[in-house]
Amino acid sequence: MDFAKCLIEWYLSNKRDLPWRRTRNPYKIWLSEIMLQQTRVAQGLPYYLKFLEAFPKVEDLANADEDEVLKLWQGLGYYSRARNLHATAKKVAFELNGNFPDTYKALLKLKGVGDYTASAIASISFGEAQPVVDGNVYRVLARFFGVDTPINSAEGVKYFKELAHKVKNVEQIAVYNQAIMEFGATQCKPQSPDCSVCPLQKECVALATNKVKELPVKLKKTKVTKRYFNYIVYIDKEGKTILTKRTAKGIWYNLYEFPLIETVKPVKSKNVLLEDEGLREMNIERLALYNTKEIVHKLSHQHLYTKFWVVHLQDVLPNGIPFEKVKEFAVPVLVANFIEDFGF
DNA sequence: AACCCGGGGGG
DNA sequence: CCCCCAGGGTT
Repeated sequence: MDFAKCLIEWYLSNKRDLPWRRTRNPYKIWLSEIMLQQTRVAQGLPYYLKFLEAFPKVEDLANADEDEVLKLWQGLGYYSRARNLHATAKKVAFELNGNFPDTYKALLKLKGVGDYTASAIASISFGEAQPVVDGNVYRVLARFFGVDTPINSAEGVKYFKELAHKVKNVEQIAVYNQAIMEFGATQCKPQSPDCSVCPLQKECVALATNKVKELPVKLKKTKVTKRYFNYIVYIDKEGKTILTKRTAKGIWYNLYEFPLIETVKPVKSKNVLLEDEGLREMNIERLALYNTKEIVHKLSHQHLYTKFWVVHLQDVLPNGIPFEKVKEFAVPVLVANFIEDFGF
């Protein structure tokens, strides 16, 4: 049996029952594909269900405020996905009469839709013969065919896409695409796959040459930079606080947070903070460090050493936010954890 | 081509 | 501590 048919057969008896596998609706397929970018099924699944409940149709998503979309996305990370999701929903709903583009080429033009996602939607929803190439596919192809070209080099991207085209099953493209990804996720896993029960073991080059652990090959590692965050948690006479929207390029764009003072080195004394413009104008009753141990929030390429400073004010903030409203804002997990712990 | 963009889970 | 995850966008 050939590669593709073997995967399809394996899939039909080993697949997980996931909600987006019970539909071909392009809105639902699109939503699931965006959410699962660089995200495990277990993490994305509850968000998928939440979004479909809040926004059953693309028009519902299009008519929401971006703040609402980001709030629902809170905790899933890579927030540009949520912003692009909303922008694309508006395009589909208001410019395309609620109809998703139905070809790979047209899907590619949508914000947040790249080669993988366009292939997934085109094949699953519309039956177009486009093979998906995601992290799972790179691994399965690299191992089975013994390819050591780095998957994240320009050459590797091109080579694996062409290889994917050669080995795909055109007649059952939707099932085949999900089969190879599922196979990579649960059988041909990154670490310690059980090759003794693999249906492809007899023809797998990596297994025959003892290179399962070495493949796929991936270049470089991102270096981590350290940043020092000081969040100022104001509390005024009416028990109100301040949240600000992040408007600079970089992490957490368009999410909310407490007023932030970022420093090059850790702040040792509150005197440093008192020199800050924002604080100097305030009528401070007392200022205290909330977390005695620095909180280290780790992103893939940044470590954020964070201190929360609680500042009680003697007067009333002009645009203060009542405590009970704080939880309505989309905030990074780092800030959400504080809000939960502090007990707003 | 290199870098940026989150958060969580597993070894 | 490392790596990876149904990747895409920007420079």
